[in-house]
Parts: sequence; structure tokens; C-alpha cells
Amino acid sequence: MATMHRIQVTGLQLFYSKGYYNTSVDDILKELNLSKGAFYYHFESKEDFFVQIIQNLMARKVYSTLIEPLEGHENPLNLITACFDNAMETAVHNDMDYGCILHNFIAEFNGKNDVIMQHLNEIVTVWEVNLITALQKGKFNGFLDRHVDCEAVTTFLMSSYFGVRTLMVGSSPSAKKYRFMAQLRQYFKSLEPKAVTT
Amino acid sequence: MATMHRIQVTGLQLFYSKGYYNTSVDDILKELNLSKGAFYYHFESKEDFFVQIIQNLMARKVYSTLIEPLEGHENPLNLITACFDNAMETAVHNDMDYGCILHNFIAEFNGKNDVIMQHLNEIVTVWEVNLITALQKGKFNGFLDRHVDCEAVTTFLMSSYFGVRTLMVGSSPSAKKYRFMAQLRQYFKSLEPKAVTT
DNA sequence: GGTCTAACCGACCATATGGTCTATTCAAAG
DNA sequence: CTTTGAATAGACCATATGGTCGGTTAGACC
Repeated sequence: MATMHRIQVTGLQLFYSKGYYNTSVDDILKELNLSKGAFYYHFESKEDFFVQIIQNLMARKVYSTLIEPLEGHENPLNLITACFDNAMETAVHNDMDYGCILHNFIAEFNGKNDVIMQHLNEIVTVWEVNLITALQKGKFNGFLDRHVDCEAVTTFLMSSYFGVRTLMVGSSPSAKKYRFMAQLRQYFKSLEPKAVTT
Repeated sequence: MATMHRIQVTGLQLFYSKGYYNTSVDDILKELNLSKGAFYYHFESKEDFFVQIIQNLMARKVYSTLIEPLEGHENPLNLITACFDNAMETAVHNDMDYGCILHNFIAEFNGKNDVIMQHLNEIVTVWEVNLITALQKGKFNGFLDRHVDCEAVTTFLMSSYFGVRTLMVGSSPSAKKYRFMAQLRQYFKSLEPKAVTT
């Protein structure tokens, strides 16, 4: 694995677990037994470094766990349910889980660093668009009631997912996941088509 | 206003807007035209300082905006709806909004500082307990269906609230609020008692 | 072998940070 | 008037941090 890539990987790991501002470049280099020279040969600054991590690693991760699973012609409500279930199950079995990566950094940079926020928001938007599209397709295919507001559902879904992932870090993540999923299904049921009065 | 209290107030302001690790003690003192001496006369350390802020200011704020509004014998679903609506409306009209204070710090300290996390979790638990209690009372009074799992609903509510508040910081908070509230009502409708087959 | 250069080393720098400590102010108590 | 002690000032310290820069290594190419 190329050095540049290795630095990014451990960089993301540390930023994720300790926070961006609370992680020094030296921390990352110590972990890799590398020197300052190696780092600043590959990256212009700590910020530039993080932006690259966002584009290279985070974007891909979000895509593979939250967006790709939405593809398919089945009921999008089922796809989303399975997608969330999977993502949360992975978190439950990961004792190094600190919540949704994307969301954590958004919380850390909101109103603090516009450059980074822009890049993070790009990923959020991609997710949002894909969710909306999947729901609209589902509506078209008769899986959702005609009156469902797909944008609103998406906002609600993104919010709740971001939130649980944070709550799950605290205690009994497995219980939290179970409860969350149960209510998600309850909510989804209310989006199904109402009995048609032909 | 006593100096100690003033330091806490501006301290919370800065911690909230810039993050704990990204705000130095000097930043706070500069804002107040105070010296290090004044600070370390009143507080043992930066961490002790923040713990006191949590107990003195944050706990009260969370209580007044998220817990107190739950009191009353009406339908808890309505109380919660009004409570969230109010909290979000305040955020919409605050251009210095950076999301839910409580949640932001939880995100920042999760897995990073156990001492602080303990104090933050205490507040979360109080909120959780009060939500559960309100819902259970509502169930007893026939506002909720018998089969509703109050703990699960609470988890779902806390999650989604934390999440939106973060999303609202990004763009068009008013639209996000509107969409969120609409879906919350939709979800709440599904918790109402089913037609009783006497 | 000689040259070139990407990749990396590590000493160094200016600044910032949490925290300490002595000195000073000032009002109330005696 | 003196004493006392809470409250504040600000110089000082050890350490950490982001970043710079001249030097070294090792392989590719001639």
C-alpha cells in the first residue's frame, strides 16, 4: 500500500476516534513511524490532508454503506430498512464505534470551517438525492402512498439515522438499534399506500 | 453578574460555537478582558470548568427547552410536537445556531473523555426518563395505542431530534424544520389507538 | 559508475496552550 | 489605620503544535 494512502487511512482512523482538532499530525506519524517530511511531501497542510481523506475515503465509505444498498427495483422502504439494519449491525459489533463518521465531522466543523464543511455537505447531498430518488421511484411503482412527501421523508430518515448512531455509542447499542428499527418500520408502515377506494 | 458566572456563560458560548478542543482558555478570557489569574482562581482546570458549565448552564437549558414542556395532562404526542416545534423555531431564528448543544458535545466527547461524557449522559438520561414517563402516562390515559413501546419511541424521538438539529445548521433550516415536523406528525399518528373492536 | 529524482528523515522555528506563581488591588473587619 | 483575605493581574514555564527546510536514501535511467 502506497505511503500516501497509508497516511490517509490511519489519519481517518485517528480523526474519527479522537476528533480532528484533538489529533495532531505527529500523532498520526507516530502511529506509522513516519516523519514530518513524509507527511508534508504528500500533503500541503493538515486541512488539505483532511479534504483528501473526505474525498478518497469517506465518500467511498458513505457510498458503499448508505447509497449503494438503495439500488434495485424492490420496495425502497425495504431497501432502506435493510440498509440501516446492516449499517447499525456493523456498528454494534465494532467496539471502536464512535458514531456515523460523516455526521461526527459535520458536528465538529459546523460553523467552524467552511472549506471542510463544503466537502462534507457534498457527500450529504449525494446521499440525500439518492434517498429522494429511491423513494420517488418507489412511489411511482406503487410502494408508497401518493401523498407521501419524499423530500420530507428523506430529511426525517437522515436525521434519525445520524441521531441513533450517536446515541448508540453511549450504552447498549444493540438495544438502541432494535428499538430504533422497530419504530422505523412502524413509521414506514404509515407511508404505505392507503386502501384504494376504486 | 458574578465573575464566575460570566466566565461560564461566555465559556459555553465559545465552546458551543468553536468546539471545546478548539477553544483555548485565553480565547474566553480575551473576550471578557480577564486574566489567567481570575480564571484559575475560580476553576481548577479547563475540564473542571466545563463540567461546571454542564451542570450549571446546559442542564438548565435542556430542562427548560426539552423537559419542562412535557409536563401537563394533555396528549403527550401533542406536548412533544409543540416542544420540538418550539425548540426548532428558536433555532431557525438564531443565526448563531450550531445544532443541539447537548448533542454537539456528546459527538465531540464520545469515546474521548469519559469524565465529561458521564456528565453529559446524565442529562441525556434525565431527558430520556422524562420522555418515557410522559409517553407511558399518555398510554395510560388512552392517547397511545396499547402496543406502543414507549422506550423505543423515546429512542426514535431523541435520535431524530438530535439529527435534525445538526442538519438544520447546513442550509434552509426552516424548510428542514417544516419537513421534519410533518413526518413527526405522520409517525405520531401511527401511534394513536387503533379503532377498538368492542 | 554516474546522474537524477521521488520519497523520506529529523532538526528546527514561531506560536499557542494549559497551568503555576508571585504580586497587586481593594473593600470589609478589627 | 491596620490587617486580612477574596479577587484579579500578568509574567513565566513546559510542552505541544503546524509547518519549514536542508540533507539522506534508494532505485530508475543512461
